[in-house]
Amino acid sequence: MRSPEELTVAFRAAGLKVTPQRQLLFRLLHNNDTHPTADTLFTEASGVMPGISLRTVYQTLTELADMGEIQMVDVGTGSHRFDPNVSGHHHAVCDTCGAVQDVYVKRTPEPSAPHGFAVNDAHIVYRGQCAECSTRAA
Amino acid sequence: MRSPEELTVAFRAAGLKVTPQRQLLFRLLHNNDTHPTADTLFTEASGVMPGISLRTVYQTLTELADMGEIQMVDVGTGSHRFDPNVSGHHHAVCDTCGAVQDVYVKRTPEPSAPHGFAVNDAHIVYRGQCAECSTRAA
DNA sequence: TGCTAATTCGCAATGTTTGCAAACTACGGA
DNA sequence: TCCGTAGTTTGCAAACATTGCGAATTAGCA
Repeated sequence: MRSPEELTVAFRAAGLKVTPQRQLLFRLLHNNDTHPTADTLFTEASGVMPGISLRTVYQTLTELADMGEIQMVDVGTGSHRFDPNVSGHHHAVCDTCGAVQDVYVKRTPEPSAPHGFAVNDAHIVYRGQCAECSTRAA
Repeated sequence: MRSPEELTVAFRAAGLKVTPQRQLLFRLLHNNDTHPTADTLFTEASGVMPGISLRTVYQTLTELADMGEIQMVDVGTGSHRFDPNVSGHHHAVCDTCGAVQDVYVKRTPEPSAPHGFAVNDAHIVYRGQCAECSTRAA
């Protein structure tokens, strides 16, 4: 996603207002590779801006996703993860600690079936143990 | 998953009882490649056995999954899909009609990052339009 | 500075899934 | 065949993530 400054311009250009709540979320998401949930962002935001509403967090995340600035990812952990990295990539989920990390693959395989299915997007979810949890368990 | 007859033996061997509700679900799942949700199975089961509880459907599905007879799949459509095909395969989800189909790929790509992540499982979800919806839209 | 459309916020509602307790039943043994 | 009991079923309430709605508030332009 673009920088908070660029998003400010983009929001205004789209007829959307730039509120303190939105600016805070822009900052919390910028260069964030932790794949936070809405609730995680809400908790972080609350630390800085007590009284911010979870509803506002969801609202802003939906807008950012609609604008293509962030990606809403479902890795099967119950709640959505939000990813400011919108380049084509995949994810690895640690079954022990729940952490989600970006994964790049050389080439996404073509599905050999079903015939006639027009693929728009392919997303791979790897499950296992992250480096830290592998080491700790050994 | 195994046949209803084999599951009957397996359940008894595991100290579990074979009830009419369970037998019905065994039959509804056998050779079922529609990737039903719990609610879909509940509706189908209710047509045959009025009064069956959604709770029982969930319970039995959980048991079958624990025994490795079915797979619980999350393709990001809100509710879990249940798949009696437990061989290594992937899924294609139609963004128009929501149908889920099995997909086989020649080789699942190795993740090039993150380093140290121990992969147990890789699941690819393809999104797009199924053959039927592609044709109808054209 | 004022207007007005956009936003925030709290709460209720949605949908999926699970916890719990009481009533019921499959099935191995007498 | 009948019984006892452990395992099941069921309905309901609760947990969890997310969305809808309406009243109060506010950003940003004229």
